[in-house]
Amino acid sequence: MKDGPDISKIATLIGDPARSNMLLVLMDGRALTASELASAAGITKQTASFHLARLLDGALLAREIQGRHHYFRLDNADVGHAIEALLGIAQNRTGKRTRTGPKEPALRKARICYDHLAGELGVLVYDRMCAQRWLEGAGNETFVTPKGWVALKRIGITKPDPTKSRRPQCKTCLDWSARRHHLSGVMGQHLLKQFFELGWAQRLPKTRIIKFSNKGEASFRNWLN
Amino acid sequence: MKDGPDISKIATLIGDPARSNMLLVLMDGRALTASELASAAGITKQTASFHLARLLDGALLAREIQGRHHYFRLDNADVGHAIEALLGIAQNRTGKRTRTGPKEPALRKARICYDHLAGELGVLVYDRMCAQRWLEGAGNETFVTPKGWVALKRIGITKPDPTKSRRPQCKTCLDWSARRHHLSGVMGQHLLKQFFELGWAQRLPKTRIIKFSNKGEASFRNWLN
DNA sequence: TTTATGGTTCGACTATGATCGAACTATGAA
DNA sequence: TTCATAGTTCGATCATAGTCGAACCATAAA
Repeated sequence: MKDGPDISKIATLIGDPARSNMLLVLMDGRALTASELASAAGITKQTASFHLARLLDGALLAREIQGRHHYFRLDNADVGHAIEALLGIAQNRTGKRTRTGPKEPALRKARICYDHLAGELGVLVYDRMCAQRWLEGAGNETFVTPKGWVALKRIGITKPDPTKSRRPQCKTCLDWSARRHHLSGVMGQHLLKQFFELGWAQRLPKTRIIKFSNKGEASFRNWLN
Repeated sequence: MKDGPDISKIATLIGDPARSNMLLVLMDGRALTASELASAAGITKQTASFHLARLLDGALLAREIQGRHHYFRLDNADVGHAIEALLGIAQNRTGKRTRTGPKEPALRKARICYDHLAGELGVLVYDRMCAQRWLEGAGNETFVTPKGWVALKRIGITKPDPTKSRRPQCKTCLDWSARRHHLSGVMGQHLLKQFFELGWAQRLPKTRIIKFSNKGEASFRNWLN
């Protein structure tokens, strides 16, 4: 009677079509920007912002601000669990079964995350670079070591003039599908661009999938040892 | 985009405070009447009827009409599962833990279901009466056998004048907590009344719990062999 | 039959909340 | 600095949906 568990408030949050569409898109674990979510839900930026604020307030989503991009993801596993339970009722009602898209594994392996590499291979880059002391520090205070610059030069990335920009070159970004961090920021952007220019990988149109060729992935893994 | 899984419709159904209150009350598995649900949710009969129709349409509730009483219960386990998942988010948000009431086991053992005995002991009555051929038939076509009337007479229930009423004396009622049928209808009502008059059991005030005394339960089980 | 009660339907009122145009803020690039 | 873009805030509009009074239907008891 009084307040109790606010089940109705949470259900109301999920109940709006625009919001449920956003949540469903996020069900695969990705973190998407507000604009991406807006187009996924078929609404304007303003409306999306309105809804995202409510979802944040209700602790259904978490926001990670990286530059001018605001990434939204499901706040915790409980949220995903509840949505799956609701999906269970819905599919029981229609008799249909959910079929997971065939592109899902490819997305988890390598995908573009705004401008850098995410997924298993993205996490691999970060792990290997840290393990070999090419990177030091953590979070937004991550720097490339001299040893790292040597390695980067091998694939054509040169150390920029330190007088031009004092901004940190590296940032880390939590990778939902792997639950670990990968490299983003300017360095992440440069790395991905270089993978493309080296012909190691290309982006599949209309999706976020990054497809490494067999030869490209071999060179990629070789570079990281 | 088009229709997809109607997760938002289902969430909207749960999202209304009146409806979520009803659903929460039904979470223990009982089947309650529209009026009981109305008072539980703090709304009028008309409003409750409006909401219950929507919950029926959405297949969240099932209705079983017995006489002028309409009993509502959760339609299937998936519904309960989804509500529990939503409760999980809600309690995580406030940091509180749900504590299952201590009255829960007592409710499952024996409770009043409108006017007759439900719960484990209610199911036991029906099972034993069927097993000993005191009852024949099923559903709303259940009748007391001659052998049954002998047994009933032992606890003071006599066969009514068959000319007075041609209505079936017995009905069965699905017991949610046990997932099996128990005896309702006029016979169920008479039986429970007799249990009270014999001093075997009494009703705990303010709850639906029926408390059998140790001696009463022994006599009860003895009567049923 | 009459009377009482449980439940639904109808109609009108009301409030909440979703939506978008427009203006504003913040970050990044040149 | 200026320009472009991502995101939020404000304000006004509009529709949906919850609410209850009143009337109606169905069942049961007397």
